[in-house]
Amino acid sequence: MLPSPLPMSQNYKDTLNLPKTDFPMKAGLATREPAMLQAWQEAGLYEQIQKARAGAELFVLHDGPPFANGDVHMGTALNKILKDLVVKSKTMLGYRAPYVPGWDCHGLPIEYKVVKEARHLSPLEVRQRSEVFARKFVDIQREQFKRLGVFGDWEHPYLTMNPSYEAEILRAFAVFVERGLVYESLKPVFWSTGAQTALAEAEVEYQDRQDSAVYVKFPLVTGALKNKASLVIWTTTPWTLPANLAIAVHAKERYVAQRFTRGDESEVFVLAEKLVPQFSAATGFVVAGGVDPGSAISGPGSTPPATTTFPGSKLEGIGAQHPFLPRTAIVLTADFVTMDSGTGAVHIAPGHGEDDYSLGKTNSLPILSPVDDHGSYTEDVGLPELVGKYVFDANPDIVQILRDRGMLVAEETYSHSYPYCWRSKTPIIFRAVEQFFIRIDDLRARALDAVTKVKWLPPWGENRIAGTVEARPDWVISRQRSWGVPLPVFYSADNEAILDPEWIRRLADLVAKRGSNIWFELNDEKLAQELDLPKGTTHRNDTIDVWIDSGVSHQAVCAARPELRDPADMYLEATDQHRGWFQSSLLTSVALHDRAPYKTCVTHGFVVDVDGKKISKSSTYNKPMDAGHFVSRHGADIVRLWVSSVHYTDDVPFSEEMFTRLGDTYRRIRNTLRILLGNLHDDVSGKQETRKAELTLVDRWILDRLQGVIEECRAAYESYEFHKVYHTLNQFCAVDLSSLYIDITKDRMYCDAANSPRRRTTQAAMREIFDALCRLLAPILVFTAEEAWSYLGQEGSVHLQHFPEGRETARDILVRGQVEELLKLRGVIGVAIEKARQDKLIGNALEAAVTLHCDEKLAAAFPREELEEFFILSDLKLEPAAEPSATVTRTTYQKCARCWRHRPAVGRIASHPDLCDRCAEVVTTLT
RNA sequence: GGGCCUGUAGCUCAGCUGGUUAGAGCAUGCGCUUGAUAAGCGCAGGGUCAAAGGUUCAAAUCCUUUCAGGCCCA
Repeated sequence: MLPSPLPMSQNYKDTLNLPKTDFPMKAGLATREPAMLQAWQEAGLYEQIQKARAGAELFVLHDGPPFANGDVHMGTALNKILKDLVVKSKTMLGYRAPYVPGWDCHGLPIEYKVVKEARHLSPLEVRQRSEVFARKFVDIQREQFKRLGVFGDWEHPYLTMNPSYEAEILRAFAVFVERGLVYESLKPVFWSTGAQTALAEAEVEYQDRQDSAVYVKFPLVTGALKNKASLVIWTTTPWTLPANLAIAVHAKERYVAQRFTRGDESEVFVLAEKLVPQFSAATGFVVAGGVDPGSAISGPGSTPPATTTFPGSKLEGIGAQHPFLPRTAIVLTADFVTMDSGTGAVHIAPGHGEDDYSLGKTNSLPILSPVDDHGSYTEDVGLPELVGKYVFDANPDIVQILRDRGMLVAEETYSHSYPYCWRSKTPIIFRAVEQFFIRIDDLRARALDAVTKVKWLPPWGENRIAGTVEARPDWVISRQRSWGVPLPVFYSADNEAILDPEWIRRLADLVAKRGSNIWFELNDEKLAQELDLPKGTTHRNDTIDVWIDSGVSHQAVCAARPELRDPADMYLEATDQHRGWFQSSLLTSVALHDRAPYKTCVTHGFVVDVDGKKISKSSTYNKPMDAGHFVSRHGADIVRLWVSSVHYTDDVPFSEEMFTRLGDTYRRIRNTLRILLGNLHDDVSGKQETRKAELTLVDRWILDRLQGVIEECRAAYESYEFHKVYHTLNQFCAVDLSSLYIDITKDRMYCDAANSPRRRTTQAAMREIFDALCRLLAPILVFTAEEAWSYLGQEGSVHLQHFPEGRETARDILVRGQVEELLKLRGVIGVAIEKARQDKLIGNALEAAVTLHCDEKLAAAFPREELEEFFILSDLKLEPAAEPSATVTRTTYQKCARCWRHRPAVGRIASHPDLCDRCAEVVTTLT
């Protein structure tokens, strides 16, 4: 070989068609994305998209409003991005898919924060500050959602505190009233006697406290043990005994009727078997030995079984004499009775406890709560000497009364943590106050029926919501809070509650005009004037449960906005919303329209860490996880890629490692787009050369594969299985394109004459692939797809486009099968070459001479040149054989200085002795 | 404690109505390339399908129990 003045490779490098593109390898998402957002905003992209789909079939995904409180964390981001994937993919499938985001603005969490900052605010002041607070976080979250690449009508979101929205809540309420669904009843709530107000759980703090705990006798007055034994209860709140109406036992636990003695005393007590030792220790009463002969329990008329113990269920329905009031308590069974403390017989005062209340309710007991706002006994207490006494001061009196009447088994001092009002620092009581309810029994059957007409994704969602609807008690809709929509109940001059649909509608009209603050601003007289109500009509400051707020959004948003529709096509929320928004929306919609407000209901899981543990409980992620943190670190497209990659109906795993992996995947996809662009740099119009040239094997194969990919992705998008899109596209980029198609066609792309038909048809294929890839990726990699799209000189945004359609004519089952076979042989060759490499026989695979033993028919189906190209080899020989195998030696051909393949022609061409025939020809034409 | 759900390689996912040695991508290791180069290509290792019972000729796949985890109740 002759020495050359310049390095040869340098010479020929300039004659190659190397890939060329400005599309950067490095994404720089953190800086590029905001610029793109800016451009979209200026171009009014969301409006453009809506316009472009003006006549198309409508698809409404109705946004469940997040609470306007705090920053967007990964869970919120997951939800919002999933919604955006739905909206964007529906848009690209050809639907008009408007997205109106919303926020839930009322409610305790905001009110609580506001009140914590500044105490002693009037309700109106609380409301004003709460509104400021909510608006602030609406703005913060809005920016954070936009930053995630979520498209929507961000300038016109729905806020549950907007006067028009509040008016719709009231109008819906009027219908509930009209249909007889609303009623008033007593219900115990946390009550601060110091602040004379109901408290929410968040406003309760716990302090250690010592109380008198008492063991009290309730002589049995019916059943087999009538007048022979007493049921013994244990309580730490003796002051609630005047409100006692029942005793609860556990149906399945064993109880004993047992004679106990303490000194001279001897009595038969009934209590839980397991708690006898504890009882004896606390009271001094010890088992007298032997069971009282008449103690066995049974129903009337039957023979008592000769057992010493019996299940609690045997006690059910028996009457027990109240220790100091002329009243009989009934024995009931309840699951909440535990064997942790006491006697296994629980004193029940439906007016003074949550469990007591619900047990009383199911057994039709009255709700007795003889305590006023200040925590003093009212006349209903039944003990004249105690009327007006503060309940905590009355404890010793009650104990004394019990002792006087011989009903006190024992008294002890008991230390426990007890709820206190966070504001007045006074101990809290449970006290029944008037509340308003929605009668669920009137809705239940219809709601359950509506559930069956909805498509639930995943399917078990139906089971779950049906379960919660079946089990749920009546809906308490009144709240003794300030930050909410006023509960439109009026009171007559003689303090009678008035629920009048007409009045409520008048109020709604007024609220629509002037906001709901008027309820708090106007005094009774003025409000009555405004609404044209009878003189003397008054109103109070209760508000409506915020679940009603968001629960009527189908009415206040979907039905109200012209671009939307009620029922919506889809609701999509986390699984906790089966009990939350899915249910509240369902119930209000059934009340209003007798149908569900959604056609499809999709749920996703919660974000959990690597161990599948809740993030907040995890050791690795004990800090709150702002989405912003990951957006600024990795870019929104990576966060979106994360959302698309996981199976969201389960709990969604999240870890630092995943984001690193995702970054790798992202780079692979990005580089694939980049090399395609690089290979298309001289394919300016895509039309300048004939496309009639025969497509080669790999082209036909990759186009066939592309059709498959298109169909898989379309189907996956249609069924909301985004992780299938992710895996399909990832696989396509990494395997089919990068390691096969692009690698195989590298030689022709770089070394063929620029306008060789073979190269041009490859470019046509690549253009088609690139185009399809951008579109299919667009819903997920919103920014990257747009960026890539712009590099091909396409008109408009990729987000205005449709998904590619599968081309039937590009299908090629024959080639698909052939390539499958060839890929198996490729594997055989790969192993052989790897071995040759390890034996230092060759370095580069192009230095190999491969003899492939394989099926004759397959070999005969293709020209050898095409097989050499497919396997990316310089020198291939074929030998027939039943079992495929390959042997490798070093090729005897010389290396072409231009294409680096070792070819027989190298050295034989006089004008270009260092080139192969193909390269010589190309170089000749160039000069 | 109850209802609903989940548990396949280090990570994310495939494995249809039970049927040969459980798959993919990424990551890891070892090479090749330096004309996609803070890139690309090849090869290799890696799973007792959470655990234990059971049904069956045959189970990751069906049943039971246990364990771990999640949501909602209590």
